[in-house]
Amino acid sequence: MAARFNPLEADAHWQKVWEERGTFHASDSSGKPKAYILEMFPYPSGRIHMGHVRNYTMGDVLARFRRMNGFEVLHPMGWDAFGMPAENAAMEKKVHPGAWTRSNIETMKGQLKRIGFALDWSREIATCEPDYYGHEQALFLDLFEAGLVYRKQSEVNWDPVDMTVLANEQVIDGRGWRSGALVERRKLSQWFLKITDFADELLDGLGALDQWPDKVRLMQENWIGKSQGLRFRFDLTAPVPDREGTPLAPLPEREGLGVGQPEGGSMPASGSHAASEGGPDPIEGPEPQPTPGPSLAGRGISSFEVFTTRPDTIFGASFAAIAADHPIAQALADRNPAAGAFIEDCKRGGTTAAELETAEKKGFDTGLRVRHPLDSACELPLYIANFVLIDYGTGAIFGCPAHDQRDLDFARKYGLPVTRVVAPTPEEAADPIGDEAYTGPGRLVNSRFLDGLTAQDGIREVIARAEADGWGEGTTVWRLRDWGVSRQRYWGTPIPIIHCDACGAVPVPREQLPVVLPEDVSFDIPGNPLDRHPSWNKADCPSCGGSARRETDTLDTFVNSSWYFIRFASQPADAPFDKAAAESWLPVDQYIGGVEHAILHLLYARFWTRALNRIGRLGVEEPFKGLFTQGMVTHPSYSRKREGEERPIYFTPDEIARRPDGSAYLTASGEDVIVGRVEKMSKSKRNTVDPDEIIDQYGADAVRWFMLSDSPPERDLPWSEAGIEGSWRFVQRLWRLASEAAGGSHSTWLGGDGEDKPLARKLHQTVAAVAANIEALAFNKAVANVYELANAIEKAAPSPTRQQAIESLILLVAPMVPHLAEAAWASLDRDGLIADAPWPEVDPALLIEDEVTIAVQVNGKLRDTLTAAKGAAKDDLEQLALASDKIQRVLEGKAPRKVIVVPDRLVNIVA
RNA sequence: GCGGACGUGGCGGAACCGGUAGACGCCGGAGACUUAAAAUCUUCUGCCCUUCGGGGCGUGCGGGUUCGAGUCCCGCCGUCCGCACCA
Repeated sequence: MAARFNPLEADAHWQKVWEERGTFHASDSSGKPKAYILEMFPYPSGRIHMGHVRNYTMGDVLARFRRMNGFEVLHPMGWDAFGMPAENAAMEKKVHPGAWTRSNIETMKGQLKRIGFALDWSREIATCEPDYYGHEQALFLDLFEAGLVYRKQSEVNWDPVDMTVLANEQVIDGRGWRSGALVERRKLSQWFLKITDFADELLDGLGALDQWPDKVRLMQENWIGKSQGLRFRFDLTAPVPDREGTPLAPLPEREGLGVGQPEGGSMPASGSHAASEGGPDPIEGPEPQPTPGPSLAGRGISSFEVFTTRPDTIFGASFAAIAADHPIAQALADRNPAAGAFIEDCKRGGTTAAELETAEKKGFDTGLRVRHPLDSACELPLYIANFVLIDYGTGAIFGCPAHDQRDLDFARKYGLPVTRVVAPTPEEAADPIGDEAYTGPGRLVNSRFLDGLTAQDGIREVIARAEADGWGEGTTVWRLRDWGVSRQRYWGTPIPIIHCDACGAVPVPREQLPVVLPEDVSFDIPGNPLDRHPSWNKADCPSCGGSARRETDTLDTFVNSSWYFIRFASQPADAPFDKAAAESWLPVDQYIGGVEHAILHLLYARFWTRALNRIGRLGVEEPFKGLFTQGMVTHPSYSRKREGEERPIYFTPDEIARRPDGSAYLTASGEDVIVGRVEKMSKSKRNTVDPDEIIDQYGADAVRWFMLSDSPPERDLPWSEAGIEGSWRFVQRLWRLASEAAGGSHSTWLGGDGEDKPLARKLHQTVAAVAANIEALAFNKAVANVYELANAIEKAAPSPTRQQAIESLILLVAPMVPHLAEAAWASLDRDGLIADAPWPEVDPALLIEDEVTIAVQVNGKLRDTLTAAKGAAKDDLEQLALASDKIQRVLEGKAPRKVIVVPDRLVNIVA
């Protein structure tokens, strides 16, 4: 056995052995209990980074550990291969997005293989290939047929220079991130998935996900945002003339805003269904929403609806307010320039965090009045207000200044009355409201028939009365919006729809799937190349056979990642998945990835799974039984900022040398640089460390070990040269221990005789502790356990126990440093691969110590320790403690007033 | 603003259910081996005082509960994350 472990040889050798033997191929039919371990698949951006290494190492340890414990493990890998960076690369580097993506995949796959992950590469998926996205199109049509897909007008951020839609993150200070052009709001007809139909079950389902971090569950809960309350109608004292000759402004939400026409007070809202380009669109929104015809136009609006979670405070109302985009506001703008100007002003307001923080509450008094629903003699002024959101509830509110801070700020500014209607105690019923709205508990006051009720009872009472009298109803409002999946992009899954002037939007017939992206596209001109493709976008209407246009929007990349875990579990050629095969693996037992996906990806995947379940395609409700969100790999950044330079220049770690005092300078010039804070590795800060270079230098096992060491996996891991050096040293230490146990040095242990009981205890305790810690994903603790055992073995005298301990130690580290473990296993002349070896058994008898150290305290302060047999009687411990010289000295002859004995732990003498 | 997490040596962190705070690793000191260096091994390493027996202090700050608090309760301070005018 070589004196030093040589990872360059060993890594490649064992990786080849695993591959040749198909060691990590998951069998659907082995009969063993199944475990599905999954890490979030990477976007093929170019190269693997340390964050990937950390993420996949954690999953790998768990996967290998489960295998050793007798599970049939599915541990697959693939590529989230559609997305904008490929198009950006196409524009910048003049390469086809497909070529760029596929070449990145090749590179990254090679990198992953060098780290020795126990992956079943036979199930590899790339979402950009037709054999994946074709099935996605089929699933889209399934949802379409089930009525879970619809089309509606929606606002997007439009970059007029790049002629493309921008995500919110790509709009910086109102300008496109790439072009710098002022972004416009445009309405486009787009496809939506009815995730709001699942809002209730997505919320309820969170309760059963007890192996998810509370943080993520809470974030999803807030995102779904369920609010219960009262939706009710305000009647205007005089109707507002409607916008002339035109339908009311299209509404962003499928639920109308409850704007009433004069004769039909309860008529549904005006529609958002401006027919899509050219012809009738047979695909209705969830609620058919008739557009007011010419006959209705001009007759005016006589009422509107508001939503409140606090109907109990209704007698505290002192004004009503509507959003700037509300139909009434729009109608007023037509005839009142001041109103129009105010609305424009509202729209100009920034949307950044800082601006909202300081944004002043502003309103425009429309001069209109609404009748209080419970007191027709009471009239309230109607404002257009900048803090009312058109997207939430009904886009209109009633203002109760005494018990809502925003309303209070608003009322103070415009001199509106502030009436307390909730008081913590009866004595405080007449107390005036200061600068802070009262939102605490109490009973209702100044509220006529509600007086004396709690808020809860008041809410119930007002809703009951509204429903009985027909002016409102109890309702639930969600923050969650339907999922808009249309992207005006090339590099995505084509939406399998054909638009026909005569028949509307018609699904592509199943036998014509996949709708394959054309390869002959160019990115020389801005805009979506599918739109200007000479032939691809033309098709025959599947319904009438006439000439028609293919949908040129593609699906949001989050659709790709919403079902890839199902395709991993089962991948027939002719269907997205086989139901029974998929169900045999799902749900994923442990899913590991970054917390940045806590909301969107995980919510969409949950929705998609539930949608498939509802339509009978899959008998699984939740895709991920266990979820773990790991921390980032961080590193200090180094920068220099000279006088007059606008932004700092960053340097890579290898351009830098550190001084003992922690300061840093450029190796080349000696110039001082600023040591930045330890933060996420990123290209822009140039504080990345390339895994390949590290593996070249230290081998895969040292990198893996470092990824698991020290930092708890959910926290950030600071990369350090010293850390990887330490891991390298430990790998070599393990190798030396293994060498001692290997054939060549048998004499070392044969010289000893008898059993080393303390070492045996330590061994069995460690086996149990490492297993428990891996199980809990507490890898840093498992690593510490291993160190302790290694220390104990090194100190122990030669004995058969020591030999046994070394062999077990190799098994314990096999999931973490698999190459070294295989090499050591082979040198021990053991049959087969350690990857297939069982986890060492634990003798429960050896987990218990027979002697314990007892702390002896006087008045809670540690004064002595003593050794006693485990389970010693309380009286004996007390006698032993009092017999101690040290204790007697501290007591100075005083008699103890009281003695507390905790068996096997401590004795505390109260003097 | 709302919600959440966290705060322990020079550093990463450990500490079961309230019971010896600082496991394990890193950095650092001293020593061994070596012509020398690297590697390796031994050993020390929370802070302060010490007559080297030991003593005092110590888990962000201030209180409290308890025989006993890093852990529980109340009030502050700070850092980080998420959401953000959500009626």
